[in-house]
Amino acid sequence: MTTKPRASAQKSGPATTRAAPAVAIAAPPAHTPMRLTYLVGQLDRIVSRRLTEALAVRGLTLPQFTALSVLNARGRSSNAQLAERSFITPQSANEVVKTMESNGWVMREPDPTNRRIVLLQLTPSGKSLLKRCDETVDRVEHSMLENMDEEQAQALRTLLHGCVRNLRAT
Amino acid sequence: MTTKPRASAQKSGPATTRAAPAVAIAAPPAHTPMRLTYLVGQLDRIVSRRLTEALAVRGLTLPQFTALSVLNARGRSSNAQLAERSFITPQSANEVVKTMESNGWVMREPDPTNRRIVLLQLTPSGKSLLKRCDETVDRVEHSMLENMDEEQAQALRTLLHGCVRNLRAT
DNA sequence: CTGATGTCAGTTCCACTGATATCA
DNA sequence: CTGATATCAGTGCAACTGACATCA
Repeated sequence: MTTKPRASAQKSGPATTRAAPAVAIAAPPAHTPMRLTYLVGQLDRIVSRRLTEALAVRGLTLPQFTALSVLNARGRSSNAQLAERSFITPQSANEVVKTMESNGWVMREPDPTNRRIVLLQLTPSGKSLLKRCDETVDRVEHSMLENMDEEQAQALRTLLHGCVRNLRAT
Repeated sequence: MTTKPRASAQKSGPATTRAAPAVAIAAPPAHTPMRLTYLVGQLDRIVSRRLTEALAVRGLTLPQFTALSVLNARGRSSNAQLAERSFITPQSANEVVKTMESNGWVMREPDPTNRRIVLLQLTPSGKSLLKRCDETVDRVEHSMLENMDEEQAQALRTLLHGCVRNLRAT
């Protein structure tokens, strides 16, 4: 179940096998420039599929990997903080954390200053898992940036970050 | 139902209301540069939410809008083509098309050269709906590009397109 | 027969909303 | 009391896989 057929025929070869358009009718040159929102959506769809496949080999889901990354980058966090930083509801975050805890990847410990808050942090096991996954994800990211230089990658990072900030604010 | 609370408290104010970290503990400066794949995912999450909200007012879903856009840009297409261009399975595409047809937004007509193929195209009603939605989506896209010039927007478009091509090929 | 297409059916995943209890 | 937090519970949507019939 590591490889998913996706888009197009089930038992047939890869989607791109479609040699000819089958119907070579009046297809507008499609010079519509393509919306940015459309491109973002398409890219995310492909990236998500790739990451999901790659991470499945390591035994975790994409949301779990995201949570691990956030916890590693931001250090001990409450569930509410994790949720906010992952752009999901606290309920969804909690759901993800539950299974990660039972897998021994994260620890919960009560906040010393506020008994209502439970702080989450990676276990050594979680950290080493994340390390291995990072390498896997690096490969996907690297193939995404094929034939782009570091400057372009940085520009893309900056632009995306700018878009996120604009929409968060509004 | 036009505005969704999302991330953080349910009955409380906006998420950003969190004045202080509540727990001002050792939070690493988070100088981890942020993965591009992470940024893509986050941006898509926000964009999707915005578009879903905006389109709901017009009575359609984001997948439906995507299908309308693709059909408009590429002209008459088979369901298989629509699926491939939307990066979803033919089954998923068909599901979307079904409701769009019953709403009178798209027409099905048999391919004259191949009885097995059903060509899809927008109805006048579908076209005018798309037109109205495009304006709505333009506003979201515009706010996303706040304080970016046309050159930057074009650069982003090019970079995203490059990423998609790299991942499609691989 | 093979391969592509359309479509009915069931399933799964992931995020959502609702509601409740605890604590500062 | 208000507001933030955690978490149990149920819901919904949009993707998926499986299966099958039709046609070039």
